[in-house]
Amino acid sequence: MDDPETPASPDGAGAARSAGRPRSSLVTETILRTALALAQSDGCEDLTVEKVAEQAGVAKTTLYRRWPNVWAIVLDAFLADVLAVNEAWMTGTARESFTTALKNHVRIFDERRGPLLARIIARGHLDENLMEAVQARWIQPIRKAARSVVRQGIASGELIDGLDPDLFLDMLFGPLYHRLLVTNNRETLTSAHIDALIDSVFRGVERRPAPP
Amino acid sequence: MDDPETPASPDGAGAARSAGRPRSSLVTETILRTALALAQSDGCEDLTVEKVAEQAGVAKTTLYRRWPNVWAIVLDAFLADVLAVNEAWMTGTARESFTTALKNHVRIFDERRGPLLARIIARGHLDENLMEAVQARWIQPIRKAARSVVRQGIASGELIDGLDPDLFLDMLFGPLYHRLLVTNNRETLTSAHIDALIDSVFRGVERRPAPP
DNA sequence: GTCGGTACGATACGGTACGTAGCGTATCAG
DNA sequence: CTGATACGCTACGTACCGTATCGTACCGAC
Repeated sequence: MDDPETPASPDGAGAARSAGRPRSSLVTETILRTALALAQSDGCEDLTVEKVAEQAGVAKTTLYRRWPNVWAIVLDAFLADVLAVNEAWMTGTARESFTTALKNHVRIFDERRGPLLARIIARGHLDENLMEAVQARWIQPIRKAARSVVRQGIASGELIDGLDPDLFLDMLFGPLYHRLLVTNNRETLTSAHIDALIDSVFRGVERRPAPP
Repeated sequence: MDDPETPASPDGAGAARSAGRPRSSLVTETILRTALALAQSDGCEDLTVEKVAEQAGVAKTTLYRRWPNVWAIVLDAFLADVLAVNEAWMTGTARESFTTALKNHVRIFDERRGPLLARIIARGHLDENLMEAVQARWIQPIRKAARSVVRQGIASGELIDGLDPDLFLDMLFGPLYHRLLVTNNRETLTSAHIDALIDSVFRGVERRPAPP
């Protein structure tokens, strides 16, 4: 359980500086940069620890000291690259906030990052630990913030009472991930598409003025 | 392209009986049954051709004669098991049809088949050929039928004009696959959940009686 | 400066699954 | 019977896994 060798964080940063030679942050960054580049290039399905090590000019053992496998590396690299894209979307009404959030996701689902995120989630379904990390560091943080936006929208009267926040979020994000993961036509996602989606979804859950 | 060795169909059925010893349909069925059982049990992530061969009591080469890899086998086995579940759902109005279709999907996403479908789609994102097969034999056939239901609903006045069928289908199926693949909480899908989803979605796209 | 402790590079290892090939036997059509 | 194919069996080279070991490099403590 609490194995002292668990490579939870690639750098020793955060913990009290342990004795001995510290890990080189230069090496860490090189590995992350290389892993991201390889994961986004083609032939990425059979990405391997040894390829990353060779391409980064680093010993394979050095990778295993920091991460348990390649996809843990790729997840770190992906999140570092993408988290900034989805900042500060909770602005104004629920409708405005989710319009921003979904358009951020369209940018995240571009031809470089979209297929990579799809492969990361796909790998998650074959690797329990990776799935947990994806949930904890990508999916659930967004959902948690989004739920509070929904509750606020209900409280303010923008959204109807009795709306199930989780169902509502599925109706917003589901159609996006559906194209990324299921129908596999991510490239059809556009800003105009988001506007139409928001219109249709909100038409079903927005409070309507009481008939006179 | 037209490689005569392409193992498109496990049995020689359909083509004119080629000379030589015919493939044993008993062997084919045994392989499919074994593959489905192994793929639905745990430890299925590292399912392998050799395990299926051993468990089925069949030579590894026999599998490679019929399929290019394990997941092609699993897809065949899965579809044979599941296609019957989603028959005859196009009945009556669009609302009725999609209520049936989505509830069928809840049954398909049960604890046996749901995780397997998730893994098949996940593998598809790591294997182009598998993804094409999944699209051609599972996703797109349903979508094609569903689009015609939407168009009929628009024509009959049940659904508003200008509704984008693809967007609408994403709003219906997206939330389901979202729980299966993204939030990874397939077990929360229930019949009541579908009713609420249908209500919310249709509330946004159903034609409303013109105000007097 | 010395010394324990850790990181790093390099190399080697056993293990597993891949996909293919060769062989002998079994089963079909003509 | 002959030709053709399926099937089981065995063996092979390749790739990557994850681990271990060794010598060197860099750190803090004394």
